[in-house]
Amino acid sequence: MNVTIYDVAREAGVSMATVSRVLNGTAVVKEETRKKVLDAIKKLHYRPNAVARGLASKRTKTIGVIVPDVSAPVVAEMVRGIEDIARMYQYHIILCNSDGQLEREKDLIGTMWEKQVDGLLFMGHDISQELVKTFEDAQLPVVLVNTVDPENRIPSVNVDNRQAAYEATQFLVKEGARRILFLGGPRSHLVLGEPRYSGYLQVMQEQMLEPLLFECEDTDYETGLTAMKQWLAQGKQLDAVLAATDELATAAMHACQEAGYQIPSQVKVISFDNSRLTFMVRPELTTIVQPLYDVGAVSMRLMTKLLHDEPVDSYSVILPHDMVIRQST
Amino acid sequence: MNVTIYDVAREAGVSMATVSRVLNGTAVVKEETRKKVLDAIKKLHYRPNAVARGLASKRTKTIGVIVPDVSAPVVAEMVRGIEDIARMYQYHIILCNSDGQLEREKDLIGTMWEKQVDGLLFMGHDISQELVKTFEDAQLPVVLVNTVDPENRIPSVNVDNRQAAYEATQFLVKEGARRILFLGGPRSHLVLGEPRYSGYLQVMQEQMLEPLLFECEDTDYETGLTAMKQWLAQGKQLDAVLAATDELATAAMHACQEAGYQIPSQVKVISFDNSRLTFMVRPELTTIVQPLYDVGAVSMRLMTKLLHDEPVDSYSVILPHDMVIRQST
DNA sequence: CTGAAAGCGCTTACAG
DNA sequence: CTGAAAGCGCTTACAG
Repeated sequence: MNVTIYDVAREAGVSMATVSRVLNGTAVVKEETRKKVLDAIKKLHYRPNAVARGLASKRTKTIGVIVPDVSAPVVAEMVRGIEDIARMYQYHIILCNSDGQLEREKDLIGTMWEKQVDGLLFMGHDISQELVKTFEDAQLPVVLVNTVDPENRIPSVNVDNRQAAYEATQFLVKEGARRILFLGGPRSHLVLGEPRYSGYLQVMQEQMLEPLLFECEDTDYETGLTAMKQWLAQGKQLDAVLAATDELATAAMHACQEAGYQIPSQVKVISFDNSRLTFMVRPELTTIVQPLYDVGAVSMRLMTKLLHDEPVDSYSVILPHDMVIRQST
Repeated sequence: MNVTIYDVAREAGVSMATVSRVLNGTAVVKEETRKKVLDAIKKLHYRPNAVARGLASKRTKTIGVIVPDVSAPVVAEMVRGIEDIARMYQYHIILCNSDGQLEREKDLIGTMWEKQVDGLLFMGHDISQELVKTFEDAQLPVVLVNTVDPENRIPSVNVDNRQAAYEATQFLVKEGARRILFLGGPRSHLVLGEPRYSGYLQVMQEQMLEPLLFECEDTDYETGLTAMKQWLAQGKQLDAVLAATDELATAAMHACQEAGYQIPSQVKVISFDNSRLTFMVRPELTTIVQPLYDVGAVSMRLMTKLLHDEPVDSYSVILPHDMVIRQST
């Protein structure tokens, strides 16, 4: 048998209620009683059972975190931000991977409910009506992490991807580039697809330049390499590439180099994310900085506000992005 | 109010015990009764409360996962392996970062106990006596993930780092290298420190070659770049570098290239980990493959065996490593 | 400031 | 094959 709050109460000569009070600070307890309880706790090496507490209080101090895939560095970085802030507020996180599949996402939301999490941090590619309905059914506070709800029905923390792409493209134009290729991820991806496309597109239209789009099915290096080679094989001329991720950008650089282009003198490259990759490739990548850790941290902070009924400035937080200029431009 | 097992029982005209039985399959239930219960569950949209279940059954179906830092790609990869297998066996994971600090690790083990996790997957750099004691106090099944307990007191899943380093060094010798530098992480690190050092050292001694060791305080690119430049500044000649991580190896390549060495013709480089970095740098890195995902997956599988009293072949699993030869050798 | 008691929503012997 | 009842270890009105 393990030591319970009952044992502590007996040892200290008080009631369980009193032990609970000193444990949780939920009511004033006479200093003397308090000390007796604390001594008993120490003596018995008592540790409260969080499951029992969760059942009784209906708060588990646990947050469900659903991500497409933790093994993606970009995701892992945000998860770290989430966990750091969670700990700060005495929460734990249950982490699940959805692979971005709707069925799995819905299933996970259900099991998160079963686990009685206090709230849900959700990362995904697309917030469909069906998903919103599932969130509602679960009756859980939800914060979208680096995930946009086009209709803003759900609190979220994001970066302005459209604006970032706009600025990056404008930078390329200022540097003299005219034939600028956008090497993008799946357009349906509401974070790194459409918004980045459209920011790029706007500059091209404003500048009366011909948009050159290549939509990759995925955002990894291998996909990018194939895509870029394919594009180059068409024999079109090129001044610059704006790539939707660091891996795509790296692939673009390599494909261009292989095709005989000098970077940055002949072709300039800008990427998104500012992952560690950007300074480990040659030339080092100029890149849009996404404050990924902060996106995770702010999401979790927003969650604590929702949970504790603290005032919230904005339910759709946009974190500032930045651009780091390195050797590829 | 939420719908509980009591509501289902009433709706189906049976007892709560019976509902529990069809829910958990813990006893044979007449098909007809079973159907009534299932219908009631569906009708009421009933979902069992896992917290109550956890309290009553003393099994939470939750595993605590303590890692130094999820945002390290190597770690994230293992966590993904863990979570996949956990899901397969209907477990969830609570993820925590320790930053490899003993105090935090001990603290986390305690809170994991409070959360009543069924078991603990632990990743760290060093398994001290104090930590072992904390594990014992928590009375939880523990599996070490990519973490060695020098005295083998705790079940673990690892790769034979010593052997891997031995083979890599031997490969370099066969390729004609004589002056081989080992660019290592902190020697105190029981996974990527000492074992890799010693495998390297053994070959050098067998071959009567002078060992050239450089111990970095960390294993990241920046540290490696500084270290390697410092080493090269001594003006010593070099045929090859064996680096303890992909980032260190990348740094070594860049420092050598900057110093005018051709890779691989003048200096060969081999790294550890086979992360995505290895094929995104030029030249692509020859590397020791660590089956990281599998290390995580097998650890979790071992945990389920411990939890369900399944027979276990070995409590210290060693997974096979491999070597991928690319352009850097 | 403190205690007695009900209750959180399940599981699990026990009995039949 | 099924039910009644105790119990898991806490919290929380309620009362004083």
